[in-house]
Amino acid sequence: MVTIADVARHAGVAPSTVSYALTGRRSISQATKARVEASVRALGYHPHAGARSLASNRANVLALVLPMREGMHMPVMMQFVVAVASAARRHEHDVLLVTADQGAAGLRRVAGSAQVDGLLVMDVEMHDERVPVLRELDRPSVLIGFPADAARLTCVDLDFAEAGARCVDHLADLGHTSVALIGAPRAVYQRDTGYAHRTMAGFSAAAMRRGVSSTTVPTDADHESVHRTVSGLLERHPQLTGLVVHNEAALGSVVEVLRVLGRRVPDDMALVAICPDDQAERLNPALTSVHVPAEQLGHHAVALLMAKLNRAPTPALTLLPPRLTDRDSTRSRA
Amino acid sequence: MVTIADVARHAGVAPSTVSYALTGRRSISQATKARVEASVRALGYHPHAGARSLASNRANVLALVLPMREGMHMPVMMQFVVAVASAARRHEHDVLLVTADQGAAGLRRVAGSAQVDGLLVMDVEMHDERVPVLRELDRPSVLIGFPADAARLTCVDLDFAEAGARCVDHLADLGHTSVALIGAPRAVYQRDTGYAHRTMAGFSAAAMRRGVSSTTVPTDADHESVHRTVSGLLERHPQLTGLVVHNEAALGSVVEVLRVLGRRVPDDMALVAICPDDQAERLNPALTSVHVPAEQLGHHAVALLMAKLNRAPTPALTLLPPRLTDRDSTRSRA
DNA sequence: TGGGTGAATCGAACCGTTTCGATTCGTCGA
DNA sequence: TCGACGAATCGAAACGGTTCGATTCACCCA
Repeated sequence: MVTIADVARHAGVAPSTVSYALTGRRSISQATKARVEASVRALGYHPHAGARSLASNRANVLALVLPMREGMHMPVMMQFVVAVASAARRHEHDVLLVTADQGAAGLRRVAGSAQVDGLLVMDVEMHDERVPVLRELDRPSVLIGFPADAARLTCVDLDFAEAGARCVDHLADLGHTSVALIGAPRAVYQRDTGYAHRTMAGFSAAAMRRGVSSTTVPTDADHESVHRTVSGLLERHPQLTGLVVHNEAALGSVVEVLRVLGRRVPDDMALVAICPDDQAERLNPALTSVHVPAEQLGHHAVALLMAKLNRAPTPALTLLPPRLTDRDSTRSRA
Repeated sequence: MVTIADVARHAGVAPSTVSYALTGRRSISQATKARVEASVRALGYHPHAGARSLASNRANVLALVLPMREGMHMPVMMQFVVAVASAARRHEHDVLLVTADQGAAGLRRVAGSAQVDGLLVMDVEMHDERVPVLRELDRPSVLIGFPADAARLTCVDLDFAEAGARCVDHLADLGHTSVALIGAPRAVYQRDTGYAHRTMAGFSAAAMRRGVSSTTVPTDADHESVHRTVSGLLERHPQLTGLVVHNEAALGSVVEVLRVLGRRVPDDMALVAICPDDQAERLNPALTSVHVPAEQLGHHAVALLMAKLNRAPTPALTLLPPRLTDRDSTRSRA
């Protein structure tokens, strides 16, 4: 292994000078710096990460705690993971995966062993056993999602309440007077996941405000469940003309079931989805949708964590504003 | 921070004894071991990962190089990633993410800085710039997929050629005499991705062997492309009665397009998919399919890498045998 | 009884970097 | 001309583990 001593010898300086030349923590003359950099390239030097973390008390690694519960939409997660990894690299950090099944002990382990400088936790539930642990850890963290008690924590998420409201507003503006929300699987609501509840709350409140009658119903993503959900919904609410779907995995089946049941989109039934833009565009017809900005969320979460690591002031709560794009699944009611 | 010296003092032994008690690299009396473990718990001791890696020359971390190219199916990737992370934990290792956009330099960086003990590389192409780098690295690696030249490398993948063949055999056994393969997006073939080519080759060879006429055609996953692909296929090959689909993202649209075009599945058109079982089961009708065992692949890849780390003999090439499950999208032709 | 043996434990060196005071040297102002 | 000053660099002490040779001690057998 090439060490900093080798580089120092090759460049004719002291090891500490090499360190300062590379980290920039003290001023080094241009000439020396250039010489050191040349030696680094000539020898193929890479600082030993362990030694560096031992001496500097910084690992340059962020932990990313994965969700593991059912009902999560994999493509959105994966987009988020990739966004986090590349954002971290832009800040000279790497990303260590922690699976959710390790629970709070996993957080203690990676933080306690100084393996990571900070933590990013996905899929936080309202009452999450990890939240108190994060609070007592000596390392900063950023949560994606909101627990019931967010005191002394930094959280970021899409403003799902506003997203639900925007869907209702869009439909109401088009003249609809009876709308329904098809949401996440029942299991997601039962385990008290914030985003699902918040969408529902925003949806219902907006309907109330606009004087539109509304219902909400959960659904599993398999075809049969979707069929049961949608046909049941249409039976109980024959006057229904607008549907909001907040369930990426069920989206395709919803469109298909409507067709099978003889409801044309958008003529007989308007449809608004809450899902990533590329998914909305891929379906037929292309769906009017509120974008779920997984990539932006990932970048933002990393930016917040880096700010905390640099002891910069950080907003406790960040809600990204939803963006609704009008496509072919909604149209003004003549 | 609690150090090994603190634990040693608390337990009334030397630091080295604590180390041996915890790592088990030398025999320690039951009594002492128990005392040390009690002190560890009492003080909440976690060994400093950097110090450990510096002293022992082992980081207990594996690199996982993510794919970033279009046409990859996110759910399968994510399943694989999670499987790798949890398998690694079972071997006392963590997983560090490396995004593919960092290219060969990323591999050099994480290996050269001793940040990881070994590397797992997903989505390897036939002619991949990373392959020669992996060969010259001083750390073991396992590839998911096969490059054109796999000499001195360890590779693991599903036996896609056999998977393609099994689909043909199943259809031929049911009496079909004209079949087609709807494959990955054209871009995937153009960048010379092994698995797509191998499925195609296995499919064509089996058709030849069984005396069945066959075609293969790529498709993008958006609804319009699928419509174009499928209707074009049916026009050019009116006698077609069996379809194999190796494109997870397009699967839903294929089923829907067939319905729109008035072909009932399985009565007018038999359908076999190559995709994860849960996806095949979720569609309507439930699809006969060859399972893509992302989870099993992840576990296997980690097992191979751990074997290499332990200097155990390791097979150069591992092809997991495909498993075809008969469901409702195929049926014997009366 | 004394030397040999093996299990259990100790002590110190070492891993490769960062960091903090100390040192050198050229420059400037009095 | 001398002292002060600041920029550039050096030297050595951490950082917290692991590992290897040495040591202790109880026990056994000749």
